[in-house]
Amino acid sequence: MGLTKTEMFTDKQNEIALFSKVFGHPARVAILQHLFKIDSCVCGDLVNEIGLAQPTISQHLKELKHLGLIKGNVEGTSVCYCINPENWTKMKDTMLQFLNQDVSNKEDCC
Amino acid sequence: MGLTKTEMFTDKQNEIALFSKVFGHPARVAILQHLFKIDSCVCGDLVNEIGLAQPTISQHLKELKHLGLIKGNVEGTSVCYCINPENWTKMKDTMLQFLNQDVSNKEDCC
DNA sequence: TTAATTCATTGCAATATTACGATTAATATT
DNA sequence: AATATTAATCGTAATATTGCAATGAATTAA
Repeated sequence: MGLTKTEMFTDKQNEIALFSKVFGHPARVAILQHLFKIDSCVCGDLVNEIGLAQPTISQHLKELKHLGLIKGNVEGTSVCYCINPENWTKMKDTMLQFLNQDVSNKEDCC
Repeated sequence: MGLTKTEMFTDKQNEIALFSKVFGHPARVAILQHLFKIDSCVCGDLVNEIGLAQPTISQHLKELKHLGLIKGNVEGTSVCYCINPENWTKMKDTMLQFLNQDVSNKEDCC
């Protein structure tokens, strides 16, 4: 059907899925990596840095902003984007709980 | 267009996106968490555990298997699924590199 | 052999995502 | 004011994803 049944899962599971979903596109991964690499904030150079059209980048930025992973500040005609460190850390904690599940006793199963 | 332009990104960026994409659905998160929780392997109880139809679960398992995160062993009429610990660890390393980017100098930007 | 069980596959409908041209909104420059 | 610059939004086309009923394949039980 194309409609994810979020109501049958826990809040945590849905949260992990939402964060993962936003990382599920290489353009958004690239945007975030670039924002980390460039210490100072970056505006629409992302359009040049990544090879996608301006509306496409703008759309990806919107999703990242919606999840709180980046902040955007208007500076004249351009907009300065950067990582939101608090929310990045919170996201990381959630994801690490999921990724760090104990793998040690899974060796001889199946 | 709906067609992700993977060729304009690095292998690493695409890899991160692929792993993230598979975690981008709560059913797959729930399946993985259940496989971690149940030390011994689990077969089609996943259909009961999670509330989705058998073909749907089967499809999610297929994607997890395709990325190498789980293994499946036929045992009679049922199939036993479990975490693939080696690949899980490899995936974790890749994801951690991405998640652990330094956030410390992002405080006063924008 | 026949029936039952378990799971994969197929086919399809509904919805979501990706990408971009065209346009709009906001500010800056002249 | 008129123009330029930058980025958001709208509209739309192409493709992907999700979910399940129906079916098929493989094994086991009778």
